[in-house]
Amino acid sequence: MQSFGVQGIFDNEDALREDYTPDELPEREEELERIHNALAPASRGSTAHNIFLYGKTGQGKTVAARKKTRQLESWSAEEGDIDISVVWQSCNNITSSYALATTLVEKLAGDNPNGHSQEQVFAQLYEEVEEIGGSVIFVLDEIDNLGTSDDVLYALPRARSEGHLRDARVSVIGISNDFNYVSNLSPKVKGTLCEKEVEFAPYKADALRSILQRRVDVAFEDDVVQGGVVPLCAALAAREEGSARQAIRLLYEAGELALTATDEAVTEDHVKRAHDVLSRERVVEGLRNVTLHDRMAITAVTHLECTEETPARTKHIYEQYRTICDGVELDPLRQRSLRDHLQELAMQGILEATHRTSGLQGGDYYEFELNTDLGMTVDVLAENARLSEAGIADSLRMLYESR
DNA sequence: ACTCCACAGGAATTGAGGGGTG
DNA sequence: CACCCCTCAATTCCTGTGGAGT
Repeated sequence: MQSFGVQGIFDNEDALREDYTPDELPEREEELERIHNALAPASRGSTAHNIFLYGKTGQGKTVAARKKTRQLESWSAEEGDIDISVVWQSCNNITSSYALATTLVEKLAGDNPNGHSQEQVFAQLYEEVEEIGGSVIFVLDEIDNLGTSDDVLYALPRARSEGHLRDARVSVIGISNDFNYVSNLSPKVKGTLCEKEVEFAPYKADALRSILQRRVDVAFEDDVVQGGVVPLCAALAAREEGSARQAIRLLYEAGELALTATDEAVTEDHVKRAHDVLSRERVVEGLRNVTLHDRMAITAVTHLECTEETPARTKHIYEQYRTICDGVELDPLRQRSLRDHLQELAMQGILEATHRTSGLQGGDYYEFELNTDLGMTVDVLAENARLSEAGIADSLRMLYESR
């Protein structure tokens, strides 16, 4: 019988959770200072510079921005003379300027003006900003979700100079995971938003080690984490994305494995197993969060993979996709659309696309193959009711086993 | 040298679906 | 109710590419 409340590994595991904000960020001193300097004008009663923060996930961008804006806000609250407010908005699930504007209005005013023209929504946004007064700093996290719809990024920083605001001063901190995001912006937006840019380069293994070590000190009981664990977590994470988030998740998972096994220490072996668990989870998540047609496309590629016909050209995959759609009585998409889906899946890392030129027919073309573990993929696809009812899941498994 | 193939990917259009107004 | 604003996926149509076959 398992019981709750067993201890022995963790002291304070909150320090390993996603929402934990560390007090110190010594690996990002330089970046923090640049953010500090860019925000400084606000503390002198002027307008803070717009800042653009970019770098891959888990590089401390959000933490750095949060730390600096909080510091500024509390300074302003103590000082009393200078009025500074920070509006924090994650752009997760917000894919257009219009949607961002309505969300911001909803946040500030309480009701969502969706359905009104963009002009009216912007006007209402200006009103709300004027209402707050002083320096208003918008922090837009995951700003790359907006794509090329960047009207609001143009309008917001200019609101004052265009005469929409009298007293309030607006600045924008944009945070992006995507290096290429800026290059797709219109030049006028680029100029304003990227007044100051701060790049967060991927952490190196030694930086990850010291980050992890600090978490270990807080999160785990003394001496339960064996010597090789932190370096291994750091090395594994550095080899992939250099993401601190990933490294910490790895450490956490290793700790939980040790705990459930009622082992007394966290070992390198736990880390290796944690790594397997997490990469499996990534596949499962990746496959779950796709549309029906995406799943059929993946099924088609998986089928070809089982019969060792990959990497396969678009046409080949399309034929397979159509027979699968027939099997589950689903109207297949046109080839043009499926192509976009395949590209999208490759972007997500589920498929691997290879661009080639000069094939049998000349011109350029892509070849696709599965980028995930085949057996794992067959398993996850089999969970799909539609595919298993049509018997496709079974035949896939048979193909896989008889390779 | 020229056309052709089979693909990539851009542009415009459509239609469904989210919401609104007077 | 008719009509408007905005978004998104899918489709249709189109142009570009570059070796193979003639």
